[in-house]
Amino acid sequence: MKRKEIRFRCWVDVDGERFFGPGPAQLLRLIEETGSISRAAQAMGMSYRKAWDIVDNVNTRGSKPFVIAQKGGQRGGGAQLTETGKKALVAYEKLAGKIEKIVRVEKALLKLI
Amino acid sequence: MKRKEIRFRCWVDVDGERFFGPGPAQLLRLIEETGSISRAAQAMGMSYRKAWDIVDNVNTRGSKPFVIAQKGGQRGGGAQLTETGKKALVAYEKLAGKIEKIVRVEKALLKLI
DNA sequence: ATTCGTTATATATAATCTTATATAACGATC
DNA sequence: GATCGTTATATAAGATTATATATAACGAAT
Repeated sequence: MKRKEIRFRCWVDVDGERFFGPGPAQLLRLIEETGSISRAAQAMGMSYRKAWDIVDNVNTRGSKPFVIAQKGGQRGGGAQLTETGKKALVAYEKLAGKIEKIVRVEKALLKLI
Repeated sequence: MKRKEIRFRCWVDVDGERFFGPGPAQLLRLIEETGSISRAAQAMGMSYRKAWDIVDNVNTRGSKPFVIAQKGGQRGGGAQLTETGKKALVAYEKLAGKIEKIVRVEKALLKLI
């Protein structure tokens, strides 16, 4: 028997270009947990370069930054979420949860496959 | 003022790999309208190769084919949807419509961006 | 048998995205 | 001022995905 599964993804476009989605959400969650962009990137198997790009994106293309990063200091620096970043993360996860509920109960489509 | 928009995508995985999503759905819709894979591909600016791959996928990896294609004949051949294909297309569009409703009323996330 | 437009298939090229690698800047602590 | 680990940035390499191109097979109609 084949394993059939409905999946979804939701994200926010700003001026027609990707701004925030599942990748950035997971990254932000890990930044909150680890206190650093590089550790967050490592934790999700993502290159630091890409992680930094994501952070730069959410910091510069929205109305308020989502992450504040410090460089230097004994421990090299670190990063944490702003209040806006925390709220956006929660709002995103809430929306994804709502869609998840819809998808879970869908049976008609899977029956045909 | 920046244009902010929530977007989404839903699809079906079979054995962990993409089986049916928005691309195949649009292609099937156009095959139904045009009666041909190549015309459908052209109509959505997709290469015939990719379109054929999609058709081959939904025909071989599900339990029943979605498209029947004929080659040869005076008009070269053509393609049309099977009953299963038609039903799957409708079911997919219905699901997408439900998610669309959820996304439309979401305001909390956009306010933060 | 010739013509026709499509399906079916293989190969090569182009474009895009991701990681890999390297290096400079930073600033608190010692 | 030397050390430390991180941020910040540029460039190269690799992987992935798409299109482009070409060609054979097909079968009804003439």
